[in-house]
Amino acid sequence: MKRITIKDVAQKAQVSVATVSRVINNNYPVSDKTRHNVLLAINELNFQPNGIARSLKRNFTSMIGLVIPDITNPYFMSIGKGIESVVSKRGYVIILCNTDENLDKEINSLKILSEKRVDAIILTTSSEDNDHIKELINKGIPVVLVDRKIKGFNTDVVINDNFGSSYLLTKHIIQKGHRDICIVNGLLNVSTGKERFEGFKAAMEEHNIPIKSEFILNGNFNSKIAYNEVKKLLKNGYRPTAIIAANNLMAEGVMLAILEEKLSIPNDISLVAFEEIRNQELITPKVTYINQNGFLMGQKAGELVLEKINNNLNGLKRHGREIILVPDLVIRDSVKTLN
Amino acid sequence: MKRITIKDVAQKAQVSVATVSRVINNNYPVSDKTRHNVLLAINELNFQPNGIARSLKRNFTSMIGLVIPDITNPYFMSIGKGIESVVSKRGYVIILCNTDENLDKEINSLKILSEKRVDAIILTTSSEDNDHIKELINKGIPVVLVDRKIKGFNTDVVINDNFGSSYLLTKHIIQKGHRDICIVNGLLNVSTGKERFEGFKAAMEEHNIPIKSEFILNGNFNSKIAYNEVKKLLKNGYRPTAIIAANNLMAEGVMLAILEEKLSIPNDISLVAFEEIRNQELITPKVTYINQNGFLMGQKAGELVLEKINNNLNGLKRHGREIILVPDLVIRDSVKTLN
DNA sequence: GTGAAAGCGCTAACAT
DNA sequence: ATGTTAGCGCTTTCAC
Repeated sequence: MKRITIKDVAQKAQVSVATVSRVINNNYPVSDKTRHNVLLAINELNFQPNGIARSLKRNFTSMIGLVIPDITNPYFMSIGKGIESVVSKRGYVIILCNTDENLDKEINSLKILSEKRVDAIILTTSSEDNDHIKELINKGIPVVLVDRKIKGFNTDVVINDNFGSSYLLTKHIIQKGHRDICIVNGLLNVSTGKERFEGFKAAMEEHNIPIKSEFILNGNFNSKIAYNEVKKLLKNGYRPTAIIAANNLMAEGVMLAILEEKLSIPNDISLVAFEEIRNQELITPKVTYINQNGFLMGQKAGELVLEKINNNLNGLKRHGREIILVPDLVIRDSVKTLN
Repeated sequence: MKRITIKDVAQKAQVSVATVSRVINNNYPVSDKTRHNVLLAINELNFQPNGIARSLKRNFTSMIGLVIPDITNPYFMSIGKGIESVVSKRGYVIILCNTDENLDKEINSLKILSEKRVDAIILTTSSEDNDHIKELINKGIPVVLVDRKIKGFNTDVVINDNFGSSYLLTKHIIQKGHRDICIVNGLLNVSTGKERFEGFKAAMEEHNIPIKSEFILNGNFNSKIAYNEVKKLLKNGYRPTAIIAANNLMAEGVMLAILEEKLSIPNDISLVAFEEIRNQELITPKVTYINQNGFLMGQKAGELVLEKINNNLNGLKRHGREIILVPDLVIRDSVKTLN
């Protein structure tokens, strides 16, 4: 089952391998006649150039590594789709790695991608640690962070304005008259989780509303955990007038907990969230949320990474760029106006 | 930004490149002393073997191509996760390609993967056509079809028993007294869509229930299309007592259409589906469905593909294997008992 | 136990 | 316009 090589084609077409290479790549003059013959041979033999050999010689692979916490999460995969939509047009292909929010897996994936000599890596990191990322950059691999950034660290990054939108979201419910507001936080060691919490605190502070410590819950971006936390809160008799969930999965868990306690949204408790909950259309009430456009974020990351690869080839070094997308607030039916 | 090579290591450790290779691969005797020196040099230089060069020499890449219709669909990505969970343990990495149910994109992806010399390809095809797949196999690339198979064509395949579970599902509602049953089909040119329709017809026939042509709808596995079709049906005054949706996305569309018409599920119309609708827990009523285990399917496909790669390396040719998973019927609250 | 060298399939500089 | 050849970074056979 030996695969056809450029040599076989050369032989069949009675030319040198160099000539075959020239017609494949169409980058040097070849007479029409020989070109024709070579093309004929290629077709007859059903020859396909060996990408591996090409990569070795050319020193690039046309592969981009994508490392994300959960390939089963539609939000992350919409980012992936956005990336693919732009890079595939330039012939790039994506190697996908799943980390399950696990730093060790992340480090391992990065190592493998580096060995595979991908031309660049797009990463949604699960840690605030940056040593493993610095190492990549030292090796000369372009890295773009997406969705989550790392503090005090200069790489290209595409993120949402998490602080701002959290501030906006919190302010929205404050203006509706809420003061007893509970927040279900995500992972506080990743930027999205942290900044959403910060935005919340800023808005509360601005309105001089004290934050009750029992109203600060930790949901780890996980539906089940959020469910349990809120369930416990309600069982203990606490009654916030509103709950903020720092992502869609947790919002789903929170919603379930509230409904199971026979409380009504928004009559008893209002609910707002980051990202749209799944199947929103079929769920009552529709939840007010911060609308994040994963596909767009992916596209931006794709463009950025292509640019970086290009700079890299030309030996250019650009300062890390930060693209901040501003998601909008979608007001639906899950917030009650108090007073 | 030149990367460290085996040569640099050899120089630093004062040995030949062959020796360095030997300690990297740990496959030939090396004295402890030299091994130590080499390891030291590797560490100091932060050397990472060039996977591309390795692949060229060894004639395998440790890459597996995965081609699916929609990387944003959690069902497909749970298959992907299942695959990853088994192949990553053996050092394989996945190149992911999205086809949008488009044959041209599928063909193009396959071509690129073949050029990249992936060790195998796992494919959920969007067509009944098989020429492009045969070509791959002729090139000697192991191919495993997943979720969807192709008729009259002998490759390894991992699928659900779509006919059987559709038959089961249909029978279930027939036994509940339904006779005016409407089916919203998926793509009829892919096996899942076709076989689900066949299973439906078989059950109906067995019970001597005539199928009304106006109750055969085409939803193309697409939520929006299913919504429109059912909406039209209801607007025209038709009233099936039950609707079968051939996948979860279409079930969601159907549900929305029914509810918008101010009809009740299951009081006015019963609804059953393939695959669980998203966020089932928060939706009333909970829909009776056929439970497909994507992760398991992925694992099976992963095991199969590893086996095939192995056979391929050893020049073995095995007959195509067909692994059929039997999904179960999950009974919830969306079917009314008639009479 | 170790080194020299051929060669994987291709590209590109150099020669003609 | 075309051919010859070195070499990308590695593995592995052969020799010592």
